[in-house]
Amino acid sequence: MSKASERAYNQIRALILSGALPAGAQLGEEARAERCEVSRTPIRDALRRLEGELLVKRSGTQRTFVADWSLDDVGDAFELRAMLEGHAARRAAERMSDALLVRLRDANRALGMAVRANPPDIEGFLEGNREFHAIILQAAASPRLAALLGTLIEQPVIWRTAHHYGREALLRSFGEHDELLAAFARRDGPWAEAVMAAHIRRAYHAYADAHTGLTEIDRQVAHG
Amino acid sequence: MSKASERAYNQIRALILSGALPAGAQLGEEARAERCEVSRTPIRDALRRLEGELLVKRSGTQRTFVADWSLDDVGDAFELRAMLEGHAARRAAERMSDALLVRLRDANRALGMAVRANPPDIEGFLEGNREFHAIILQAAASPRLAALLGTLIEQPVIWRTAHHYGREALLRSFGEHDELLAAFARRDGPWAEAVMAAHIRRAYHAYADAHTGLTEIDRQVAHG
DNA sequence: TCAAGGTGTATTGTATACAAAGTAGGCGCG
DNA sequence: CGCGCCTACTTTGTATACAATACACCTTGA
Repeated sequence: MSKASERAYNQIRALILSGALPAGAQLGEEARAERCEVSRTPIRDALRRLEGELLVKRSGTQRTFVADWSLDDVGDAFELRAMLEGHAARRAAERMSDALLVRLRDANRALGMAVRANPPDIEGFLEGNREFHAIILQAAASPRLAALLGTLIEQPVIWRTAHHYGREALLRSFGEHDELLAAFARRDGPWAEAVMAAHIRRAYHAYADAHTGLTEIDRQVAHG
Repeated sequence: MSKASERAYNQIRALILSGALPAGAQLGEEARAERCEVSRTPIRDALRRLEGELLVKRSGTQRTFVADWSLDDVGDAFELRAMLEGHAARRAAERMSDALLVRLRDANRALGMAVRANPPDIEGFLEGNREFHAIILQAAASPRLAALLGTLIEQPVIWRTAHHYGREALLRSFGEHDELLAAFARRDGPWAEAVMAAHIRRAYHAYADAHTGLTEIDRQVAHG
């Protein structure tokens, strides 16, 4: 997507994910346009995209608001992700090329280094993680699956969670990736699927543990 | 979505699904706008929506084309549908209310009448089928799952396939719905999931049998 | 003849003006 | 005092003009 649209999208998205725009807040096109210093046209594009990702919702009369993600919603998203990424892992294992396997190893090596840094390099971890999952999706060779997961992987509050991870949680993620690599090396689809599903579900519970009962506080903090 | 956008969306969509716009054809915004008698703005909205459904694809430079669905692509879509609708059926069974169960029964009764009409009422069958699956999706109570399936259920060539069904194939679909109803009545999630997955997979093979080796001819026919 | 570069045309991106629809607040009537 | 309607204002939808970009074709030089 081109410059203005992309910028508007990224900006609004960041505002939502960071909590600067609280759940339920109305997103007036005009107001956003002024803030972004672009016209309403690219803003509208951006809002449509965000609507597709369920980061914003529309009222019956087409007014747009920041969507609120209850713990249930997040659970739903993780459940779907576990299923779809598990499926992706199985397909990937069945189709894995040596070249992609090498790239996966490299990505996880980088991730491992980020985790072992002192203090742990969270951004490096996230980047390595993103890369790792992206390569798997590529190996799965299903554009449609990629499209579906695209609306799920970049979830709202999720990525922020990693910042609360301790080193041991990061190491566990790293270790699970290693097990995935083993499954891929053997081209064992069911193994890969099971490990991936477990990987995602563990991440969910880490999230849930950190947030249960805290969503209200989170929201208040977001309000500033 | 409002009038002009909606009209543009439906029109372009119909042209693609009917084959009037052949796979690979470029969709110039200007040209479409003239044909639809609206401006480019609603056309752009419509194209974005269709892009989300993978009915159109964009070149690296943002030009839009009618996507071509290979048999593999269709297989992919069915595979994902089987997984996601199976999941939906399980959730639905676990959450089924008596009221929705009644509506499901009614929908399937209507479907059954359409099938037994002479000649079979295909449009009635499709409408009943749509209604049936929609109610299940509603009972599953996962907006995100609904959003994902929304991009899968209204597939290109699929619905046309039903027109080639014989009465016995239609009756089999009807019977599978009945078995789903039994699973829902017992609130047996795994049963519902298994039946639904089988239901979708059978539909896929009916499609594949009808189209294997015929895609090229199909395309030529579409070209007129 | 082929390659590289440039120019004209086609297509998409963005801005802006205006139209339509919706929302809220006040006013009058019962 | 409450209900409903009507008006003023807000917000989104659509059209259109203009800018930026991409593509195809053609020229030119080796």
